[in-house]
Amino acid sequence: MTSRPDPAPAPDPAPAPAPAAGVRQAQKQASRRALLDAALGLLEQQNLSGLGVREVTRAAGLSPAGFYRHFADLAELGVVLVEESLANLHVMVRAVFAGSGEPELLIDRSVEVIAAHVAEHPAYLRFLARERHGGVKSVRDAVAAELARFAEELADLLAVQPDTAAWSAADRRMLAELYVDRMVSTALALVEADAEERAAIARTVRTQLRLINLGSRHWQAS
Amino acid sequence: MTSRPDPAPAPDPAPAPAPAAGVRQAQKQASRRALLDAALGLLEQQNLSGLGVREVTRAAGLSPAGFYRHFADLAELGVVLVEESLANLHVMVRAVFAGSGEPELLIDRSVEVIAAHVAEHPAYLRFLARERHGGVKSVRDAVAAELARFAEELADLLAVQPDTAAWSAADRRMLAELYVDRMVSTALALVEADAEERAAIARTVRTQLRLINLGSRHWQAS
DNA sequence: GAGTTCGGTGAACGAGTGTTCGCTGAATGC
DNA sequence: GCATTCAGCGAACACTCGTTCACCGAACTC
Repeated sequence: MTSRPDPAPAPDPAPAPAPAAGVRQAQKQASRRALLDAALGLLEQQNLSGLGVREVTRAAGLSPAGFYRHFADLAELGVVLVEESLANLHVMVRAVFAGSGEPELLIDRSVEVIAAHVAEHPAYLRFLARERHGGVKSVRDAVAAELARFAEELADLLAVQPDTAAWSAADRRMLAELYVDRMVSTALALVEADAEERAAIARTVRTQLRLINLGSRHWQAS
Repeated sequence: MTSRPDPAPAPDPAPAPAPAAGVRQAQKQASRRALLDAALGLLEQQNLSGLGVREVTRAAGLSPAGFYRHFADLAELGVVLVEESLANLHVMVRAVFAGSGEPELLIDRSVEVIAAHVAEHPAYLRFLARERHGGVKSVRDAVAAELARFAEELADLLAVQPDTAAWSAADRRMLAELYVDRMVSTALALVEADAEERAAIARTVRTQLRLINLGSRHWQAS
């Protein structure tokens, strides 16, 4: 309890989606959340493969044995964290594209949304950065799958965008992967930068995205 | 010894640079290499923060205490591995740009060189992927510093490239970072892909780099 | 109200850990 | 030849670790 710097401000405070009836269930969910939050906090300065069951239960205020009532593995817990980490991103990207279709505006808003997300959920993003190529295969695969879904979603959105509507599906997918990759890299760079570096990173990525957009406008003409 | 899948084909076989006179020195260097190679092998399936001193010395055929004759920390060993990992890349990028200046050709050759490098030194690249955002700060910083040097080098090369010679230094740096990031991501994707996926990844990245190049050709015109 | 379910506990298991210590013996400097 | 250096060793210290076990007691079912 003394080792946790952050009181784990339950990042998804909504108790609505699956409160499930029963005091029993609620208490179990609370313990589960405590484990997840404790792990997330510890993972800010550590790898998943360096994390220990005892360490997590200690931070969560459970006994070591209690862990196994919720997860078989730390890897299993890790996969859940991956899903939580990226769940919000999907609704965010849709929100960005919901407005106007001006590419320049889209770019600015995308960067703003990413910066805000990084500022709000740094722990989740740090975790993703660490485990995207980390030592636990199942977690790595979960991240890859989630990012692929993300690229797919963006490719679908590009299909209704004037500049890219006429492209082949493969080319749209290629462009979507380019954008996703740039944004992921940006998020990861932002998360371990201090305040002044962040402004520079945001400026750079805006320019880079504009350059990519410029390239895609001249694509078919080549 | 039984747990090492790879007999660690000393990636830098040159005994010339610093053989230093003396049997003593040579034996010490051999042990040091054994430690580095053993660690690199173990890190193919593990994080640096999950690695143990005893584990490394066991794989290297030393006693645990022997480790401390060479490194104070596993982190220190990790930093050395980072430097070795990226040392070759610098000479490679110069080799690519030494030839003709045709952008399309440069792109094709860059992708080829990366693919070849990944095929030849997968362990080093896997290690870089893991530790670029891993749990050990000193190693993370070493990777970041090395990649920054890399971007700087590329920016210098862009200064003598016809399309970008007239750009501002900041814009060239921006473009260099975009290229470096794309290539790093590609290398990391290649390293955990199987043979058929690799062809697809190479094709995609070629297209993406062409699109970026197209954008940079129209940049000043915007 | 009686009986069942089940999340959480504390103790215990064997195994593995980082690091330090004094020692050895071959390579060195003279 | 002799004294010195020092890479490597085995043993030991004092941990931490993952996982299992029987058990408790509050929440549930009926």
